Amino acid sequence: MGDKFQLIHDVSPGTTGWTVKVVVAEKFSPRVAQRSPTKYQNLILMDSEGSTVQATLYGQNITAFQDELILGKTYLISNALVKETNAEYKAKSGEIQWTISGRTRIRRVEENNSNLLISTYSFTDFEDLPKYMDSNVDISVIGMIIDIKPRRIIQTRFGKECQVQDLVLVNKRFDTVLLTMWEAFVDNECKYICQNLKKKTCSDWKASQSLSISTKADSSFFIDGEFELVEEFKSWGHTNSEIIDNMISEKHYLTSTPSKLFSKLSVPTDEKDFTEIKNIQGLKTVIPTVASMRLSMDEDEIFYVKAIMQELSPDCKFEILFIVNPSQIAGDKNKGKAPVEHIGEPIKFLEPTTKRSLFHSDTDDAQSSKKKM
DNA sequence: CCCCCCCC
Repeated sequence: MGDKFQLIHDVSPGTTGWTVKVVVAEKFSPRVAQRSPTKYQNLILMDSEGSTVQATLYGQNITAFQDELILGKTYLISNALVKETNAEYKAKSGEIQWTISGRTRIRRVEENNSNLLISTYSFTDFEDLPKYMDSNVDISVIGMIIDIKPRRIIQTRFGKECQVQDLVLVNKRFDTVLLTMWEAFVDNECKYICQNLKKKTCSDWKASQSLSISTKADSSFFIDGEFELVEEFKSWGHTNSEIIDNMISEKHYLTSTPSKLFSKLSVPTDEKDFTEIKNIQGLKTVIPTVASMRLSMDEDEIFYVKAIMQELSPDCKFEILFIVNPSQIAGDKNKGKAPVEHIGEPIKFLEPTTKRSLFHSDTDDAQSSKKKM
């Protein structure tokens, strides 16, 4: 972002002739005010130094500007109404707020500032999540979505019905955490994520190398061939459809790096370390634990496995977490269904260490009956 | 001109 423009801090109430180059860092859904019929929408704008300001759109301007202020895109803005924030809300909204109206001049700049956006996030490790249980601290996490559960309706303690949908996130260290989307997030973000997972994975399959799976007489299970290790997933920090879309189009969504280490994989049958599972071809195999990688097979299936590096051996053990069938995902017949078919053991989640469970497993019922909701 | 909560 250049510097011939002003920065957010340079603009105060009464400042004239200013232009600030900003990225739309956050875009909240439009809402109706609690005590009036006023419709409003808040945005967070960020300048080249990472400073932010809250900008608000009211009434008709919300729809008028909806295509002009896109999350993650860069704009030159001038002539917004600049005001001091109501003392009551300063803590939340900052000292200064901008109101964007028909008089505001907005020009789109073709610049990619997603790295700037991302650099301003501070991500909490999955393993540190228990520290924030039952607190109202806002935290950010980063992970790759590896599974989307079917949406479901739950009843709250007060009898209210809510739709929720769980996503499984995996981080770089292959820890998983369950992220539950509530209500509007199911209709908006989840739906969008589903669509883009489809898009993304479909193009991946074409690029993927082939693998073959075979069983030997001694019933060792072999996965043989080239594959890619999901090593680096750069950032998207925001559960917002537009930014996710941006990231995907910039190939930040999932970067795979071929790994020489694992040009050939084998899964020895050592009963005590494994659980027996059946894959969708009916082949029985056994599965271990630890780090995860994504294996692409052929046009028909993608195996998601967990791998364990073994000391003193070039071979890796694998757990097949689930198998994705692209043709099912690509077709419309599975609309609304989870895109991933689980086989064998479900993914194991980190055990909660304190207070209420952020994590889920099939066996945490004792835990959840105690938690206060 | 708004205050973004909460909830299996």
